[in-house]
Amino acid sequence: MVRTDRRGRRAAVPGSRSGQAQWATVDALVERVTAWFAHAARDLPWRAADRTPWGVLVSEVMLQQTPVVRVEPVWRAWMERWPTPAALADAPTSEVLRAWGRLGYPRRALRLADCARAIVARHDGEVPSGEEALRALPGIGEYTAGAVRAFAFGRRAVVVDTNVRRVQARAVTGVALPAPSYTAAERRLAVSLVPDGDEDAAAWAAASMELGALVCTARTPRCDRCPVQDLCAWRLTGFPPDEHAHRRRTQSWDGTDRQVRGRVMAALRTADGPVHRALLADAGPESQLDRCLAGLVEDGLAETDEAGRFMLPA
DNA sequence: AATGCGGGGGA
DNA sequence: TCCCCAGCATT
Repeated sequence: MVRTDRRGRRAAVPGSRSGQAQWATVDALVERVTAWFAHAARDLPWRAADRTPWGVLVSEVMLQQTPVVRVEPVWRAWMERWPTPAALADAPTSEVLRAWGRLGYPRRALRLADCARAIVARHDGEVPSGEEALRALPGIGEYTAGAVRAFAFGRRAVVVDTNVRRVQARAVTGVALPAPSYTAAERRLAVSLVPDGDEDAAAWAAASMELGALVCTARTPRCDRCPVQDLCAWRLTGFPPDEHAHRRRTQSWDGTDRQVRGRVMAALRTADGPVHRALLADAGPESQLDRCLAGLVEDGLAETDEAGRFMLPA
């Protein structure tokens, strides 16, 4: 397996005592995790042999900050209803938001519909495979573009999600958890770990994510079942504790705008028609409710009729 | 670099 | 209860 950085030189791998790259170790890491994936991979519908690039893209957007178990049933229903970008492009926003259900962050659903329309308009209804074309689509950032390239097209891509960040933080850097926010150093390390060929790179992307999801988990890692336990820098140094534990602040939930917005959206999703503001009073205090309603309208998640009632956009 | 943005299930 | 989950867009 060959691996070079952009300048054709060996890139330094943090965590190695000498500061020099330890390519034998990196190659073993990549090869073993990839081999492990071959038998340990979950049987997920968007990985099926008959998968489509559109199905992969839809799954990736749904999986942005939402666990697999909650996405799976919604994805199945969604793909049955809107099997192509063209189908979703024609769907009413209200139906899109209802189908999205309680996955959370409903703005993702709006962007996914916008994405479908952009694919129809710019790419003749076919999901593009190019990095730049993918990144230009609504709701598609660096991670999702790479994931679609790797998983839908089998192309080389740097795919760094929360799982990959944690796996490389432990196995290579030797720390309990990555920093709260994604750093340039992490990205450089991730780039240096990606094998050169399309097939190897795509396999590494899937395998490293899966290892983080099933074995190298945030809460209770199952090191006894880890294929790289003997070369894990975190384990070899005695499992040092999380350095920035003190900075991880549990984001409050009770009483937040997010909670109120969520309640309003839940009410609008289940309502048959326009809803009077008075019927939304349960969602939160008056001034907060007004602010949230205005925000939802601003975001395109809600509309008002001539009587000032609220509803999902047509 | 920091924020805002949902919701739920397991530890 | 707390914590985390296949992030993105905006500032």
